[in-house]
Amino acid sequence: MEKMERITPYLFLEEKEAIERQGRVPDEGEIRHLTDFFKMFSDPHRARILSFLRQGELCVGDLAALLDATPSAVSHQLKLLRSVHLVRYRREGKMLFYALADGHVEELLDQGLEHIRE
Amino acid sequence: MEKMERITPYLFLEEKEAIERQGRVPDEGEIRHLTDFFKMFSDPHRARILSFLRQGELCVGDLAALLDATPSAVSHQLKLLRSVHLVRYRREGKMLFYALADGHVEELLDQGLEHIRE
DNA sequence: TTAACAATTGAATATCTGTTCAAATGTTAT
DNA sequence: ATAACATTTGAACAGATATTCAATTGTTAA
Repeated sequence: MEKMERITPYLFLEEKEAIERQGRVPDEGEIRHLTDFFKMFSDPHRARILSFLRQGELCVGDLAALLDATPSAVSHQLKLLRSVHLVRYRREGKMLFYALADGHVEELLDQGLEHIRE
Repeated sequence: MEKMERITPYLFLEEKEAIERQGRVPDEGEIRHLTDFFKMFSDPHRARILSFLRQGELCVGDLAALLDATPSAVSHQLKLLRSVHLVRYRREGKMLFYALADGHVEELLDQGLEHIRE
C-alpha cells in the first residue's frame, strides 16, 4: 500500500479530501450566509421581537414598548432582521407594521426551544 | 367604554398584557438560553465544525486541519459547543473524539440552509 | 407650509467575542 | 521518571456588535 501523507496522527489527506468531496459542508460563502442568518436568533432583543411577532404584526413603537427599549434600538435590529428576510413590513399611515416573513421562522424558534428544554 | 391607557398610538396596556399573558414569548431566562444556543450556529468556525461532524466523529487535530485553524482555537470553540450540549466526546488514547450530541443539530442546520437557499 | 409624530440613519461609545500565545493537564511509550 | 504528543486553559489583544444620541426622512393633519 502506498504511503499516505498525514495531516494529523489520525486524518490522512485522502480522508480529508473525501470529507470535503462529500459536499455536506457548505462552502465559504454559504457558511457566511448561514452564520449571518443564525446570528439573528442570537440576540435577546431580536429573539423577543421574533417571538412577539408570532402573535401578529406590530409596529416599531409597540415593539419598543414590549421590549422596554428605544424605538431607535428596535429599528436597528429590525434592519438586521430585514437584511436576512426574516421579517417583512407594510406602511399604514405614519407607522410601519412588521410581521414574520414566513413559517420557517417559527419552526426554527420552536426547534431551538425544544432543544434547550430537554 | 372605559378609557384605556395608551403605550403607543396603537398598543393599549390591555393588549400588551394580553400578548404577554399568551405566554408564547419565553421569559428572560429562557430567552437567554435560547440566544446562547443559537449563538453557537453564528460563527463560521463553529458552523463548519458542526457540519464536519455530521460525517462522523473527529478529533481536535482533525478538525483543526479541516478548518485550517489552530488546535487551541478549535478547542475554545468546542468548549462553547459542549456548554450547550451540541457535541459530546470520548477519549481514545491521547485524543478526544467529538461527535454531534443528537439529531436536532442536523435538523437545525438543514433548516437554516433551506431558508438561505430559497 | 408648518407642526407633530413614527421611524430610520450615522457616528460614537462601551461591551462582547474570537484568536493568539504561553503555560498547564492528561495520556502513552521509553 | 522522562519525553513526546493531544488537548485544554487563561490572559491579552483585536475586531465585531448593540445601544445611545442627535439629526434626518416620510407621513398626516392643521
